[in-house]
Amino acid sequence: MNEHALFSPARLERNFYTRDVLEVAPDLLGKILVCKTADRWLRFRITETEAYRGAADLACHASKGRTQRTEAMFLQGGVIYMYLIYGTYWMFNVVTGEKDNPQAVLVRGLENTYGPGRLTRLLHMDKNFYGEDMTVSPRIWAEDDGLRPAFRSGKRIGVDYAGEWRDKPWRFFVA
DNA sequence: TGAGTGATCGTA
DNA sequence: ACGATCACTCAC
Repeated sequence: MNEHALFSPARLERNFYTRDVLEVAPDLLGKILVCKTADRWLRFRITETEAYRGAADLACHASKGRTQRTEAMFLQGGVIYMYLIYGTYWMFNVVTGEKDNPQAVLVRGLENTYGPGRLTRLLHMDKNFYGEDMTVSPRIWAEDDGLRPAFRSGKRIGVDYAGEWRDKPWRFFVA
């Protein structure tokens, strides 16, 4: 058994994720998220993302320091950072950049499901996926089939508290 | 437009 | 121990 028998040849590899979050977030648009749930495999195109960029970005959880919750953000690109918000909704983030440079992409929308809390419910994703590495995981990864959708950008949602970082156009969505 | 929800983290 | 906070969603 060789490596290619285990992994899809189209799976995005490490060098896709270790770039700056402002490159990775728009590049994830149109990629196919493949996820195994209890009873079946799901495949959905990513249609909306948001970039959270390092300790300086006051909207980024890492700006409050390195804690147990944010630890995954400090790992190398490709790892999953999950967190619970409002006691109800799990947020799915893909870590980007090099180790110890805390950045992540919040996946906000899929082709058939809009909303970061709704899509994790659809995919049955919760803390169970915290720290999972999308470059090697047997149950979740992203694929590139060559599609490069046109997209637009705008302000991030729900970060009005973030001072000068509030208005950064770091939300990306398929036109 | 506002209530619900509970893990997390700073303060004590 | 306690209270404030929160990258949201749904019902009203």
